[in-house]
Amino acid sequence: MSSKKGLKRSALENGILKQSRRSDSFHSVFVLATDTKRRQRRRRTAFTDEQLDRLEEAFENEKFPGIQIREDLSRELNIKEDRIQVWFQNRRARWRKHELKNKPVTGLPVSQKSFPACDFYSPNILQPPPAVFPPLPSVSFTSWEPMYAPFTTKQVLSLKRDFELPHSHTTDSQATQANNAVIHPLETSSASHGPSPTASKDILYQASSFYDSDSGESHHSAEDYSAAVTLVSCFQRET
Amino acid sequence: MSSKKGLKRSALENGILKQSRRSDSFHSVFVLATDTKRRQRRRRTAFTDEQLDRLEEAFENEKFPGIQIREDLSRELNIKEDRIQVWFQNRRARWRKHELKNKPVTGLPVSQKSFPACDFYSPNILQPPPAVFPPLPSVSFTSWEPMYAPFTTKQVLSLKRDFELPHSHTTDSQATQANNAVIHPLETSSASHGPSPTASKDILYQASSFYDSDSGESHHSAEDYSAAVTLVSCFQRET
DNA sequence: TTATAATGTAATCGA
DNA sequence: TCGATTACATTATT
Repeated sequence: MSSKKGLKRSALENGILKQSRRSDSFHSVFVLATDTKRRQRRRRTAFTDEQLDRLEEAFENEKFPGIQIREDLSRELNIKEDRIQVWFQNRRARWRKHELKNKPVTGLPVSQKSFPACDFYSPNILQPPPAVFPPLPSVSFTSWEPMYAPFTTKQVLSLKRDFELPHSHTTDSQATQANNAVIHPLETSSASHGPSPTASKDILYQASSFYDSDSGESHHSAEDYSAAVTLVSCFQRET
Repeated sequence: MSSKKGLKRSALENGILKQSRRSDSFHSVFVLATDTKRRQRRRRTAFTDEQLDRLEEAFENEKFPGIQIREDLSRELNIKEDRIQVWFQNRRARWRKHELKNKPVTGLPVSQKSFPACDFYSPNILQPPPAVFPPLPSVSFTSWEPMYAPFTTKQVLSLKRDFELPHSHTTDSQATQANNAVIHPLETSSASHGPSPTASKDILYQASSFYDSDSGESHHSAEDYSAAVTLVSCFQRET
């Protein structure tokens, strides 16, 4: 049983800040840019049980909440919106680092999977790579950017190059199959509030780091493949 | 009974915690490879005397070693790099907690102290503020950035403004004296590997929060002063 | 008990 | 936004 002092204090101060309008003695502690007080690093926020529960719940529903959701949470939990945003950033980092890589879906080869129209968030989209990689569908890269540009052209071209050069040993039928299976137009579901641009970057990260968790082996082509497939499957084809 | 969960989460093993929410999705996340067994804490590393000596030596030279230095140490001492990093984190914590607090030289006004050329790390550089604050030397801010920019121009200007506005009651002689005493050009010692940008940030943080530790009193101007002096003393003057 | 290695996570910066 | 890194609070080991 070691010291709870620090915790208690944080919790207390935090509670004061959030529930009552903060008392004078702690006022400047939490407000970064008051007139005279300059604190280079903000005091660590201690979320309450209830707040964390609610945040986790929100995180399950939406990994990348837009400003609307964040504002709602902010009001509901009486936490400043920027803290909400930071919380989600860190929560996603944790998600990527731990939880994602431990939820592998051993399943069908990519060519036989049906992809959701644009499931940015489901880990299920990550596939173990097939033995032979279907080539990437021929999507015009320039057509991606106008929608939203989660990657620079350079990044995308690099990805495409990495994929195309080493493993160009696929058959035409495979290619066709993959084309049909992988590519879906963006569906209407994302009409209301489509995933934010960076969401798909996150997916790429998922894909590319997915097979790193256990061994130091070289799955580079598998990585690239998964990344590319995932990426491509989330973008609308040029029409 | 407000914020126990944060503690509880830390206290309990990670594997158990997340089950409560959306079990089917997160369950496998933490159970992972060690199915029936909780994830254990890493075995406490016991550094040898030689290793500690070397680490301490490195710590004196560089409180915030970059990846390069850490890798070198890792090879040299045959310790994994992440352990090196953790060691430095804990070492810095100890440094802040103990050594920093006990060393400050209660004494001479800043204007009479001799500052090391660019001693980012010595706690001695932190001074109890004099009753009257010498003004900051007039350093051209633009000249700082090309060297390395631990702060944005905006930040620096903000700092300067914060300092200058409230306490502008110093004499010219003091100013001159302070100028001479505080400002030193960067010495050659940092030619090979200057402190990382974040290092100086940390110093500013130290300076600005140094007097917070014990009381909630308002040392705001002292903070700003120390921060400013420390900051300025670490940058080369425009020539 | 103390010192300190290890852990979790909010905060911060650069890109 | 991410990724890396930090400070900080805490836990747990020796």
